[in-house]
Amino acid sequence: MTAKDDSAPPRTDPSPDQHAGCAFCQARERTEWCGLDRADVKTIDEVKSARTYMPGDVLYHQGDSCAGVYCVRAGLIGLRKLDHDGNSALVRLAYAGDTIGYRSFLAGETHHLSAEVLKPSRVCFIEQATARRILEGNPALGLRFLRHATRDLDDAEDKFLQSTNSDIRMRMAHLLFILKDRFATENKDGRMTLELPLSRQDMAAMIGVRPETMSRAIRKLEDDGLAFFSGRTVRVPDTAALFAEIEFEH
Amino acid sequence: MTAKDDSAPPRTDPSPDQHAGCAFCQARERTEWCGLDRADVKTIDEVKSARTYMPGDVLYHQGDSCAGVYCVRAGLIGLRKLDHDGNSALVRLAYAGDTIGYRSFLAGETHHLSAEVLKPSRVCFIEQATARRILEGNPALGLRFLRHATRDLDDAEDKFLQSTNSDIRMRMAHLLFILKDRFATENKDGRMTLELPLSRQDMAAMIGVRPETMSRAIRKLEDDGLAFFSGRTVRVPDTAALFAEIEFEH
DNA sequence: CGCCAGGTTGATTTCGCTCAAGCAATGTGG
DNA sequence: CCACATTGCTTGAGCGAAATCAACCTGGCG
Repeated sequence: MTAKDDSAPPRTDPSPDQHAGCAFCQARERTEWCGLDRADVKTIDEVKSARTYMPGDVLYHQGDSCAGVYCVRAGLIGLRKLDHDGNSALVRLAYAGDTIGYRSFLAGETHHLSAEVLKPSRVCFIEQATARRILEGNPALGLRFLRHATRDLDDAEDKFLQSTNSDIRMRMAHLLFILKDRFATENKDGRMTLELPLSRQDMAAMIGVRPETMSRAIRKLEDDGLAFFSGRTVRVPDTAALFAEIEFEH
Repeated sequence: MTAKDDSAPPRTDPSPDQHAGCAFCQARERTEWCGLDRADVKTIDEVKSARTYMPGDVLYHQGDSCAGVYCVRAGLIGLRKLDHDGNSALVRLAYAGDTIGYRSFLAGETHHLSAEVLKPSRVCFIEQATARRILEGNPALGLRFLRHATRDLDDAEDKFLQSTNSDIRMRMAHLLFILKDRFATENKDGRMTLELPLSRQDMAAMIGVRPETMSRAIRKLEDDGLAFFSGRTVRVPDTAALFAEIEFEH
């Protein structure tokens, strides 16, 4: 599935940045690439290809050989892993500023995950040789990636521990707690509204349960008046009450 | 792959101090530090402190501020995380050649895990300022750490998926499959003997179950003639049969 | 229109957790 | 050296939460 390629003229575009250059990238400050010198930025600008993707598009599939890394300029990408039943489970989300595919790139292996666009996104592709050259010339760049990776690792380990000693309601509350930072569309007094870009199945996968179980968990939260789900929007009348479900962790 | 890294008999101290220098380190080829130039190795040799630890010793506790990184020269270290009930769960193992504590070091945070010695070990400590200086001067060094971290991350994600769609017997078999590379003491025809440095509780934590459940799982494996546990040694009469329990994954 | 994927709901089962007791090995103080 | 506590492991009984199986509903789409 191809999306349009807008190199020159602006279009109706999720992220209205007319300029393809990294210098104009809104997200650059948030990326690992932020400390590069002018020459390196120029190099990247010359070789990278920027594209706009729509939900459902796939940047790469699990098992594909890795041709380079992707830098998310705007939008949202979901990283999935096929479980042995054939269906895929959402493992992690990548936001504007995140660079993805760098793991397989580093290891020189095929992709371990698939990358699927969840919200209209603008993504730059930096091909392998360039990425490697720049990476090797910039110690700080690698260190920023390293820091990012270690944070993800901590999260993953927490998630595992949590899955063994928290019940679903608690994990659900925790998930909403994580998501609220990115997807809260309103937030006044104690109330809050979330606009999640996730299907039920994806939410279920994120906390490691079956869709049916997710459905029931949602039902219970609604019965208790903690959160109301309608399609992909969630209304939380009392934020504090919902997050009181989460025991002391960290 | 040979399983034993220390050829010395177990009751004497793993290594007396004569050769503290990294130049003599058996594990150096396996560490991330392997590509350093002579000057950097010398720097490390001068500032590092090497020590021998015995099982039960703790390198650092979760919550301690991070003073530097530890490089495991020989032996085995267990990384634990306290869960909110107060007891600690084994999260990961660190072998000869591994450098630990680098995550908190990079993030400039307190340690997220505790590091406890499981087998007599020889560990070098490299204090923060030096580590940082060398790391910043060696792009390749950071990249090797990065590669290591991403591999750990993959493992962690697999572990999570596995915990949601494999039953305990399968996870158990998988654990033994992982451990056999390091702890198989004998391995002829189809038979195999493991000498695990882990308590039942630790094994239970590694696959995310309660000790009682682990006990029962072991019982079942024995009833089925797949593996026989006696103390910390495991006898496997038919390796292929045991690992047939593991469904096709990754 | 019929088809299909995603979602909800209900009935049933099963796996692993909790609680509780017993046991062996080790340690401690009298 | 023995009585006693402690810790790690095993086993049993019962329970409960989540998976499974199955039906049904909904909206989107060819």
